[in-house]
Amino acid sequence: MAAKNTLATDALKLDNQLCFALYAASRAMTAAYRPLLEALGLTYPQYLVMLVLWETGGSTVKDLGTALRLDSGTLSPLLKRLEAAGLIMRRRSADDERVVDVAPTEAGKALKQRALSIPQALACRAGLSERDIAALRTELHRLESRLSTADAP
Amino acid sequence: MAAKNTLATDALKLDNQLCFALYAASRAMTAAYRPLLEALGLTYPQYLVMLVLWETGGSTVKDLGTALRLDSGTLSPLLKRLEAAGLIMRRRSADDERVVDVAPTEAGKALKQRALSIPQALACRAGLSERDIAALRTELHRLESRLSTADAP
DNA sequence: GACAAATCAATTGTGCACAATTAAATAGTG
DNA sequence: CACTATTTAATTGTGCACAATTGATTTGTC
Repeated sequence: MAAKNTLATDALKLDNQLCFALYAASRAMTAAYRPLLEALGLTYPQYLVMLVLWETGGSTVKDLGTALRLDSGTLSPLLKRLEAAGLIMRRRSADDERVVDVAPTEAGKALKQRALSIPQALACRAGLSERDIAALRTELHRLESRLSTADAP
Repeated sequence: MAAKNTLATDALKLDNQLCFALYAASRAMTAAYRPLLEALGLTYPQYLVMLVLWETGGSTVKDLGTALRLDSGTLSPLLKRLEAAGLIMRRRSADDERVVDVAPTEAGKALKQRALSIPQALACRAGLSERDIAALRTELHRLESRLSTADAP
């Protein structure tokens, strides 16, 4: 019984927690991006939005939310700031007035050229090979997927 | 040249980014904890603070910040909320008036018993063995460590 | 065509993160 | 001792995250 309590207590130690390793690594990653993105005038979540828009050429608030796992409560003010910065345009869809289309402006598209070198710079900083990165990325995607599956209530 | 541009463009795709996998997995983890912690009246960062206090029996704002990689700008209001909830006590150290000591109250200590089952519940939800968890945790600690090393300016 | 249900974005409110500044206390140095 | 530099928390301000609500539009069903 004493042994069992010890085991359970060990499981509560901060450095034994996967959740904290994930939380700390994620914040360290964002912090590593910060100086590079600051040069582009972007925050990290804004950068993620621009990644989607560079890839798709244009999207909607809903589809951005699906891609980034963010809701309109987060995206609406963020997109307003990107619009104010002249990087994107927003307007209600003609087809369906509920939908808001989001597209990069010319300035927004042009910014992609200045972002091209960032992934390599970060990979270098992380000290990981292309192979290591791919492996870790796959494992994290699997973990996220498992954690996100809604349990039957 | 076209090939090189394509490679660089591929590196900017959202789902090829380690940073996004990390960001999404971390938020999914926090979301998975939320209903369990809500039952204890804690947010996720508050839970992390309590983990440290359960482990150490008491700490300081500075040492909490070191352990959790958070500064006083984040910790001060968070600790005020934990104090208001009756889970911790804060007071200036007698030895050094700059330092604020933080210790769990009896209610705060008692809460540990209700938290003991959480790590196992999450491990199950993540669908990972003890072994897998330890491996991923180690890799994330290494990644965080590499990302956090300040470059010579 | 009427109307109930569903979809989508925006808003409101709370709680982190983090930069920058402030203020108090201590440590270090001549 | 005087005086500067450092250490420590707290405060202020910005920008996410996310729950809950609101309001407009569309879809589905009769």
